[in-house]
Amino acid sequence: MPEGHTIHRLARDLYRAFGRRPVAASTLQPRFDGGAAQLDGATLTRADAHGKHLFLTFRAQRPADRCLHVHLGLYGKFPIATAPALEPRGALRLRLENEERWADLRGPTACELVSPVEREVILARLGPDPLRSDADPDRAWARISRSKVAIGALLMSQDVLSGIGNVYRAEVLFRHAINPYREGRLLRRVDWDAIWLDLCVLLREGVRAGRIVTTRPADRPRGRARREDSFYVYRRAGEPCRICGTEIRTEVMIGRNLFWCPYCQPA
DNA sequence: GCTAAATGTTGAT
DNA sequence: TCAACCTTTAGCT
Repeated sequence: MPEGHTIHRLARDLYRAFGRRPVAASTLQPRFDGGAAQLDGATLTRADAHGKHLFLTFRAQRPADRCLHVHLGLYGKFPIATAPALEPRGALRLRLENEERWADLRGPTACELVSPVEREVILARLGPDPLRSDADPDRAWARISRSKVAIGALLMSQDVLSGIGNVYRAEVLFRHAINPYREGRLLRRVDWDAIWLDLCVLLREGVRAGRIVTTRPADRPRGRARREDSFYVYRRAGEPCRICGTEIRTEVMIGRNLFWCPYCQPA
């Protein structure tokens, strides 16, 4: 289940597994029959991620290059495995396969072939992505610094900045002692600069590790690393804050469960 | 075995 | 604000 780091890692891994040579494509879902047929036998020439959106560019024999747009949504998966492939089964949206590897896409919000123009329309909606070298954090600041919307909601808005989801939103606000309900326009520039820099570091570490870890080593219990020690506040409602011991609070903000420490992140 | 919730987005009300 | 999309898993019985 994906925030931006998952998609960037997926783009990298798909290109390593399938890039630069023909790939077999198939589906068990009639709605994607046409799409899979167009990709079958094509060569993957590019895989890139913008926020939570994945674009796979294929060079086909005819009539022109095809671009596959994938968004995993909340529970989409696209795991890559080593041959031999298992029998295709269930709600399989797309299988990519070559001699060595196979990957099954299941449960995505989006899986569609798009034209260059359609791709640009999608990209135009997205704010800067901390994982991209071409990202301009000033674009996000221009929106945030004028907004009466809570920073906890702004961080989740993919048109303000892209790639951040519910875990990174909660965790980065904790790391900077920012109350999630503070209006964007009341944020200080130095706070935004620090948040952006931190997101760049955290997301890059997420790509490397393949999972989200936001706690500093000194703030984790000693001993063997456990998944539940990876976060300061996410999904820790009612548990004691790792820094001050205050009970972590939770409330729904823009339809998602928000978590924060009322002492470390005062209003 | 069943239910609810989950790192997300869109479109209708 | 809510349902829908669609799959997996954690936490119950």
